[in-house]
Order: sequence, then structure tokens, then C-alpha cells
Amino acid sequence: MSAAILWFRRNLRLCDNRAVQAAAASGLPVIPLYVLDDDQLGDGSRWWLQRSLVSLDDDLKALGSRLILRRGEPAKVIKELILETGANSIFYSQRREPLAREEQKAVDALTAGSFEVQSFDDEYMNPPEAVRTGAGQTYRVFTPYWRASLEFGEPDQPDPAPSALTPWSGSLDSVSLAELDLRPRDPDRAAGMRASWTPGEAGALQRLEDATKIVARYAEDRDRPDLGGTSRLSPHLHFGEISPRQVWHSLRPHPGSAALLRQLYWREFSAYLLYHSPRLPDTPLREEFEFFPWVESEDALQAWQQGNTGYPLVDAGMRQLWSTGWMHNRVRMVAASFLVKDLLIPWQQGAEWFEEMLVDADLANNSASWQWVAGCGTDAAPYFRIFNPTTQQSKFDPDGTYVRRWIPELSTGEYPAPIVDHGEARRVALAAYQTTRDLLKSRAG
DNA sequence: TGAAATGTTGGGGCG
DNA sequence: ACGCCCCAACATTTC
Repeated sequence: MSAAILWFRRNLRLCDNRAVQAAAASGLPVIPLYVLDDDQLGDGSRWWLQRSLVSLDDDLKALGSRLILRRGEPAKVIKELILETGANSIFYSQRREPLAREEQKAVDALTAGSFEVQSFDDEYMNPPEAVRTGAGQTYRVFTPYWRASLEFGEPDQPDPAPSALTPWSGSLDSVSLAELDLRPRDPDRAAGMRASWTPGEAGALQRLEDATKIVARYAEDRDRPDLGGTSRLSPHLHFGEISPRQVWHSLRPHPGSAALLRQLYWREFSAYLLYHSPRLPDTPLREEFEFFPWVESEDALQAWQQGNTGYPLVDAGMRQLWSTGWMHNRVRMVAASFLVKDLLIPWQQGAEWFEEMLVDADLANNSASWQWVAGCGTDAAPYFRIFNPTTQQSKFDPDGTYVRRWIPELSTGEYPAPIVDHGEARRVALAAYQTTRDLLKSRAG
């Protein structure tokens, strides 16, 4: 008997998932599969993935099926599974990250004879190749990219989950989640993450429902870490527990939705930039940053990571990150600016720490955002735009409720003095930037 | 999706 | 009443 492999990758959901739809519609017995490659996953991602896989397996069981877990290189694992089962087709959701594209290219190459590979572009609203300037170039600036994306019109209406999946009748080995061992390497973080999140499709849909209640005030409250005015959908979107189409259609009818929906297009834009510039995670897009006099300082990096810089807004953010796997967006900008501009530490080291800590760690979003903050992206905050962590705190946490929540020492008076003087650090950073420009000019001249 | 430095203006205190 | 100064408030420029 023939069968269809349903390969789950980032799209860990049953609703609005075209690979799931197609597998269900094939009428074949379906073998749902997740393959964990030797992972580079950070702690936050590991914690989330483990729970999201449990949730997906539960949802599949409700349809009379179950998730097969295996470890290894996807193309190899899938080839073995084909030999085991005689499956004659595979359905999967495409991904756009450079390594993931290599991975799926190897799977596509399994097409042979009657074996059929069907893949679907599901993770984003618009395909990266389709959004082009009038001259056929790729966009490098967000706003024109966004305008051009809107020309594509509304995203399609989301599909419902299938009502059933024909199970595979044979027995199949599946490694257990315990064997996959996705527990965070730092076990002390688990309790805080558990208290903050419900990974999985049901949790994602609940969070989307909650988001409809904050849409109206989003434009006003989004920069206030003390108010909780953001959607907190990022990890659910990252793991594909919910699709951008679902988010778009459920928020669009609410007054004031434009500001929040615009954020979906930042997600699209980051993926677009990574697709067209695969070196985005490690190489500055602006060439003068090749000459930037970065400072290597293990002590300063650690003070930043541990939330001991002496600047309350920065430290509160870094501690929120450790405790919950997430940091408010405004605070991410301030904390990142502090690392790059006050401490002059290479932005890649900050990006690496975020990848390790975040439950929404996303290569495209994280890389594009760090390049934005560092001023070395194509559409970046200019290098001379330097956040003052004290001013930002009085603007966006005026009563100090956010900083006090994460820094108990503020009340006991044991809080440390700033590790650098911001005014002086700012002058040094501006001089360093001037140096890189001079060097670039002298090389060109 | 900055902030500091510098420039301009206008009201009020004061001789 | 007038000119002068101070300085807050706002605008513009600069980094």
C-alpha cells in the first residue's frame, strides 16, 4: 500500500497549512514526520519546540494519527522512511533560510519514478521573488517594499484544519521527545518560560484572540513595556503555529489594525532581505563597517548578558529575556543599541546571545534587526542615531513599573553604578564611526 | 523606530 | 515707554 509523508518543519499547525491540506486530500495514508537535525538551536527555541511538538502530536492524535519523530539529516531520514514504508509522495512547507533551502533541495532530489514531492510556500504572505521594483531590482528600504507588497492585495483566506487524516496502518519507530532531549541546557530558565507561554497551535489561536483586544490601542501602546500593548505572537509565528494569513484576516476587521498588520510586513521584509542577501547573519550590508574598530570585551559582554550594566532599562530587558525568553521590542532596540554603540561590541555577538535566549529566535528577524540597530543594514537607523537609555526609560516606562519588576535591587538600593558613562560613550562611538568613514574614503581615493 | 547642539523667537523682568 | 537681557519654548541642524 502506498502512503504520503507529511514532513513538518517550521509550520507546526494543522489549520491553514497547505501541505496538510494536500496530504489529507490525497486520500493516501499519511505519515506525519518531524526530523530534528543536529541542532544549532538556542535554549529558548529548544524549550519551545519540545512543547510545540507535544501539542502537534496531541492534535494529530485527535485526528487518529500521530507524529513520527526522527533525528538526522532530513533527506537521509526521509529516504530511509520511504524504504521502510513504500511511501510514494511527500508533502512539505518550504522554508527560506539558506541552510533550510539546501536541506529541502536534497529532499526535492528524491523525486524519481513514481515518487512525487509537493512543496508549498506557506510561511509568509508574499513570495520573495515576486516583490520587485519597477526596474526589476529587489527593494532595500522597508517603506517602498511594504507599498509594493500591498499591491498584491489581501492574502488568501485561511483554510480550516482537515477533519481527518488517514492513518498509516503499519508500525513505525519514533524516537521519544526525551531522546530528542530538547530541554534547555540552562534548566533554571524553564519555570519562567512556562509561566509566560503556551506553545502549540491552541495557545497560538488563544494569543491571536487576545490580540484582537489590543489592536485598537496598539499604535499608542506598542512602545510601552510597562503596559503589555504588543501581541506577543512572535514565537507562535516563528514556529508556524499560526500563519500570517490567519493573523491578517482575524485582525483586519478591527479598528486601528493597520499599525499591527504593518509589523507582519517587517517580518516579510526581514525574510526577503535574508533570501536575497544570504550573508545577512554575519556580514554588514554597508561596506564601511568592514573597517569599524569594534572592541572585544568579555567583561562588558557578560555585564550586558546578565543585566548588570547599571542602566535600568537595559538591565530590565536583559533579565526579562533570560527569565521569559522574550523582550519587549522597544527594549530590544535600547539594549541592542547599548551593546553596539555604548560598549562597541560587535553586533554579531549580541545577535548570537539573542538567538540563544529568545523563544522567538528567528534568523531573518534577528539578523535584519541587529543590522538595523548597528546602522550597517541597507535601510538601517543611521549609526549616529544613538539611544540614551535614561531618556528612553523616562519616555517609555515613565512610572518605572517595568524596571522595578525585573530589577528588585532598585528598591533595596544595591543596584550597581553604570559600567560606562553614556555621554562619553556616545562621543567615542561617533568618533569611531567617523574613523571608518575616513578609512573607506581613503581606500576608495 | 534619537539625541545633542545650535539657532530663533517672544514674553517678562528690570534699569 | 523703551531697550536690553534672560531664558523657556520651539525649530533646525548636526552627529
